[in-house]
Amino acid sequence: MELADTVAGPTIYDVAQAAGVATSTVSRAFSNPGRVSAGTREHVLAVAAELGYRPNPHARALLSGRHHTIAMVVSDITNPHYFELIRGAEQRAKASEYTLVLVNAEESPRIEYDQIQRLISSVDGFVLAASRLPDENLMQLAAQRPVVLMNRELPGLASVVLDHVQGCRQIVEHLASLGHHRLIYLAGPRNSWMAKVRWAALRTASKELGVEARRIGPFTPKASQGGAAADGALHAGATGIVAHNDLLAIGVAQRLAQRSVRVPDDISIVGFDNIFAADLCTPSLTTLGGAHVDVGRAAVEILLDAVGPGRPATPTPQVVLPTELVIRDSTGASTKGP
Amino acid sequence: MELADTVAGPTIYDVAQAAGVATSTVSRAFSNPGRVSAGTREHVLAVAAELGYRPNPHARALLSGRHHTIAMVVSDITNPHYFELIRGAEQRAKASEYTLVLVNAEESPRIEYDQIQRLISSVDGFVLAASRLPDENLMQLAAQRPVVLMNRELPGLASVVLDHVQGCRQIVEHLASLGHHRLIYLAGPRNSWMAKVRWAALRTASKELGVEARRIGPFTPKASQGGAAADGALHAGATGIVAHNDLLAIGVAQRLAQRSVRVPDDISIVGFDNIFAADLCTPSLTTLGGAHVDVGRAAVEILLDAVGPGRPATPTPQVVLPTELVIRDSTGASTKGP
DNA sequence: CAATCGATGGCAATGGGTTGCCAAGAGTTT
DNA sequence: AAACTCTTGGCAACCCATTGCCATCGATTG
Repeated sequence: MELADTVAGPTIYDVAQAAGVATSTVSRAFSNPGRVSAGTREHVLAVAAELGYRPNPHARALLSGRHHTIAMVVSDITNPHYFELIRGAEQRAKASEYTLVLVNAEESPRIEYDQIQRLISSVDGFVLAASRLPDENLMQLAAQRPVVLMNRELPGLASVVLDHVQGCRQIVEHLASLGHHRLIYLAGPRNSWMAKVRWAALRTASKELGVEARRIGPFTPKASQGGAAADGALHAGATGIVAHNDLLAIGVAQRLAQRSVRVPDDISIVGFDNIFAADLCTPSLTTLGGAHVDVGRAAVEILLDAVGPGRPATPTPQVVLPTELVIRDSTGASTKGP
Repeated sequence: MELADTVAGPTIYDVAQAAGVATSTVSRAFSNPGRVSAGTREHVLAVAAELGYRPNPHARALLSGRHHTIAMVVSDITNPHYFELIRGAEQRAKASEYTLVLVNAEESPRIEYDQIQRLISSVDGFVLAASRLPDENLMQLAAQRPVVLMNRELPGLASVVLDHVQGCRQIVEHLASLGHHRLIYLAGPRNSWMAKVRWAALRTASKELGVEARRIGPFTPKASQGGAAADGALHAGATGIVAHNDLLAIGVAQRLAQRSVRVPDDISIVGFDNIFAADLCTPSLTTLGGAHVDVGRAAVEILLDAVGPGRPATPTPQVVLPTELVIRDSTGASTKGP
């Protein structure tokens, strides 16, 4: 090591010396005001301010074990939908002066696991967005650090999800009311909890409403995969397509346009997430949205509750936020009879 | 403090005891392989692996002053354009096993400044995306920690930007070749370096090409501001609109559609950033893009070079990456004569 | 006036890992 | 066999802040 490029700030010792007191007094002036007289405290703070002293968070963390830092792991940062989650999480963390570390798992359970292991001793807890890890890994992680899941549920772990059971029912009702009797779900990744839940909910709702529902996939939920998904859906002869997310739905719509299939005249499409672009594409996309910012915010809030001093009110709350079906131009009356 | 929720992992002392060596030997087995025999080293590593030992990065940082962490500050995380920067930055940081801390400044210099101050003793350096801070603050910060700017230049500081001079020239050439002689620039935020550069470049290019260029604004670069911007542009009688970014451009297009102004027949629109939605909106948006992922990546790379051991090759490189004008349906031949 | 008490400040250990310096042992040279 | 070098491992200080425990001092009380 040649020269430290980083300017080391004044330490508690410098302040103590300048103020003519012991280091412990300086420390207490900051963190335990009751233990030091008002006059001394004021004097110490004045000297500290003059020297530009800032407590070293690492030294503090070393002893206390709390880093005032949480990690957020997202399974795919390229999906605009996660932006909202990130935004909400960042906002909430900042409000409590917590530092938010962002990690992209690139849809790989392996990367997700490695990154978590790498951070486990540096952060107070984790929020995992659409984790692709198997249940066992999550439980094991939760035994070491507080964990809050977003868009995934697991008994015993805290989570925040949108109400997809209700939401999927709305989708099916919407399509059924338009005369669609053959739905197809373009499934998301195999290890996506969300994909399982959506399919189960769509299936149940379909059965109850007397609609035929099938599933194909899995598809990587990106616009680029829309081609294959669209062709599969056409081949299956469905008139109502429910895509795993908006990106996939947009890709499907593009492919259908290429093949001169009219949306919504020939086929209706529904997506999930209500991303920014859903309102801008042509035709604009009917999609199941929800307050994703609130999901991010709520997840961090629960986590802060768990990592903070004192026991949390509920150890592992499972929050379910409402969805809203945003009806746009990609869905319309079916022209094919049953 | 009642009970530590966090399970403390094994320390170097545990490993030393289990392996029957001194703590210093364990430390060196990891960080200074040359100083310990191959056999001992192997043995220590085996024992460490068995115990699941992971070095505590904070304890390490305490002595070395390097935290293996960098902070990325973005001026507005809601802008999809920054996603690409974030993605590139995250990717590059992860590749070098650096932790990336994400902070959203919410377009507020005040928040930006406070957050930086809060993090300054926890991170090795900063990448600032479209910083809204005044030059003096940036210089002052750079004196304390390595800093790399994205989408902003400042003499003496490292930076990565897209070549907007060239890009703006392309825009003007494109519009001029379509017969537009009256351009208007819908300016971005007052303290945005980018807005200054774009206007200067547009103006210069316009002068050289014999096109009239005017500017109105500033506008907050969001779709919601498109209404006011569009009305202003119409009032100014321009046939070519250059919006500060795609979001604003999309908002403008929506407003023009409302007012039954045809795009591109009556008015052409050009945006900046080539965000995901630019290709999906109607009409699709002509925009000045570029490899934003590479901007993020390059910025982090330069920063890592600066925070890492040894002197960086160039102390403050100023990287300029090429832009590309993506021509879509929002620009067309002017129907109005000069 | 002595005994007690509360308020205040200091000493020193602690947390986990790194590193300069010294010592012991192995191997080499004459 | 003695003197020497080289390799390897251990001791202890250090990074910075926190905190349990003790000492001191003035003030209150019997």
